[in-house]
Amino acid sequence: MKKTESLLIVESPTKARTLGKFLGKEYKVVASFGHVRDLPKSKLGVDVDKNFEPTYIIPTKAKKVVSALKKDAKSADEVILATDEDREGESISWHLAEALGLKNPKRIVFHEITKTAIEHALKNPGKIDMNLVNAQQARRVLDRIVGYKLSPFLWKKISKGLSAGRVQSVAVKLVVEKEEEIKKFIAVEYWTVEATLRPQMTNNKSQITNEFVAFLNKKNGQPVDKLEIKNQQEADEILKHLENANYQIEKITKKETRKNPLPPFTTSTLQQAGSNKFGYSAKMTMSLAQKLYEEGHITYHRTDSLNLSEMSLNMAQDFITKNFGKEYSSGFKVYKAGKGAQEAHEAIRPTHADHTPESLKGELEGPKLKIYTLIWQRFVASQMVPAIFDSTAVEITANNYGFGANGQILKFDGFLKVYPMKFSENEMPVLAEKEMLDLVRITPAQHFTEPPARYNEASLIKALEKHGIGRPSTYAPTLSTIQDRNYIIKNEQKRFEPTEMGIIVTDMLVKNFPQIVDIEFTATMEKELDEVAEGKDTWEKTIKDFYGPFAQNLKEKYDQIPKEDLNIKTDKKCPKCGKDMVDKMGRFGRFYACTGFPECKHTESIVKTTSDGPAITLDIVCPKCAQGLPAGRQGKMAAKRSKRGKIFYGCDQYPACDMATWDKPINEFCPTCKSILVENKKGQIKCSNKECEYKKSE
DNA sequence: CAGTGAGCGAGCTTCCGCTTGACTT
Repeated sequence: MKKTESLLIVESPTKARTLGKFLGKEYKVVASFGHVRDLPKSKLGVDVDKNFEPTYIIPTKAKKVVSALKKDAKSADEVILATDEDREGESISWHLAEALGLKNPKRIVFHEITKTAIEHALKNPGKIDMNLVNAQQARRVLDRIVGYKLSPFLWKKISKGLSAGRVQSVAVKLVVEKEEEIKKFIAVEYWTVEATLRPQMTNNKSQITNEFVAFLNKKNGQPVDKLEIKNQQEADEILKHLENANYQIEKITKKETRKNPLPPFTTSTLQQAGSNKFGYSAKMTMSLAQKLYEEGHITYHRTDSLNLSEMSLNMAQDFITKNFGKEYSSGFKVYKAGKGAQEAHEAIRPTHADHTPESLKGELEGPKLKIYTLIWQRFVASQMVPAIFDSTAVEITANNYGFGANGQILKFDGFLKVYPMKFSENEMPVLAEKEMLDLVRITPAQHFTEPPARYNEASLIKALEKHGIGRPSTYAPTLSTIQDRNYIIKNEQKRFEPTEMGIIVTDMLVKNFPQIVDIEFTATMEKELDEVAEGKDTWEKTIKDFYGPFAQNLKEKYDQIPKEDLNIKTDKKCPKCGKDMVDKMGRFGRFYACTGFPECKHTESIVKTTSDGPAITLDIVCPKCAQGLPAGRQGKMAAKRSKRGKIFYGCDQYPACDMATWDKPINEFCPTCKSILVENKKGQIKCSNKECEYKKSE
């Protein structure tokens, strides 16, 4: 038999290395490093008058890869394209075929990297599916048109350098809308009544441990609404009827309740867990996962799939049975991703179940081990049985009122053995129906309804994914983009607030291009792309149907909408030349500028005392000013944001005074060197003077 | 650690999704 060499191309170099190990010498496996061709960056690259014909170029970054691939292809007898089995993967194969001038490339797909899966795929090669490629072209062209037509509109009508797009504009809109909800929110007062009870006639000394708490939940046989008791008077009125009432157990319901483990991670849920558990940004979590992937500890980390290979299911079952016992294994538990998932990969899981986090302690350091632990625990737990609780619900009557008490005891830990999860255990005393109870005390409690919480990285990604907006590879970059554009900022609690610019741009888009920023726009687009992928519609027609009305509307808005005036008049006078000062919008927020510009370049920073301003003044006199200036001219310390968005503390008289520190100053001074004390991120209070070692013990 | 803006009217800004290093902060 003739010895032939085949060139197999995949996207990721790590995957190429792994595959290389499975395949014989007659195969050379290489990576394309993602897409090798794209629309040009500097212009639209879509001829709207010529049936939306796209112009594809090889970006400078991809030139080296492409020429290397060309060389490899030339010396191989056949080229096999083995990119991911989804829209983008198919498109990458097509672009490879075009860029490398491949006449008759083989196209194969496989879902798991095992010898049998690969061998099976190699025996059953297919062709590039042009319907799928066309669906990708439609997606690409639509995104390009939206982004490259709307962004210039914003430059003209608001300010240069702005951007808009199908994904980022909706992400910003979510943050803006949340802020509106919070602004509109009015807290409502309500009260609850809780009774501490215990069984009568218990003579043993541990009577106190028989106490339990029940909450008022019924009145005249009707359930009590959460907001029904509006104030203290109403609560007191109820209390009057209850202080001397007879408390009797009406009903006891005992049952087993189960808590199921969560499915293994996808990109989105891993990013959410990284953010919620460790406060890592999506970017940080992804770079740690990238390293874990490259080092062979985990499967591919950009995925929307919950699939688990048979090999991994066996591996999990073996591990669980061996380490915890057969009763902990759930057998092969399969999870299904929500609709819209493209499922070209497996879920994110450890490559070896028996590589426990404990066993990798020497190899993986801090943050990487933390992320690995999350992935390992979640995967192993997903193949374990539910935790079982014995729960007891007790209904109590007292005059016309009803109370409820619940107890739950862990009966079998199940998956909780590896997956730490908060749950409360609350033991109820031994009780019987119709039993009379003693009232130990009855207390009313005041509450207020809470405003909706601002998004953090986790909840924003969750919201985007829920609506199918964005992909595993773009969640983290999208969050970076909309912060870089200064549309939203992270506050000190790491939650997103819209900036003035974010609000202005969102307003402009919502009023004039509602379709584009509609939360359902992507879902509608996906449906149409599916039609293209199934060959029921052409990609050109799909784009045309969108483009016609869009272009018409855009043209009208260019004429109708005036340029936004971002300047605000003030009655301040320039201290240098006496001319009027104006409040302007700059790249980093608002500032005061002299109208005499460019002759007079005087500016002043705007110091606001609320959190929505660029700076928050603390009631602390600047220690540097205090040393050299008379009391009237001393600045105060203010919280500010650096160019990179990090919060620091500086004198509000900057640039006249350049006092600045990363740690938050407090109004106390060092007993040894008299410098101001600061509180660092860990909550420790220490001296701001680097040469001074003073630390306040806490 | 801390800056921004105007207009000569040049040349540029901008999208989403697939992949990693090679750059400098």
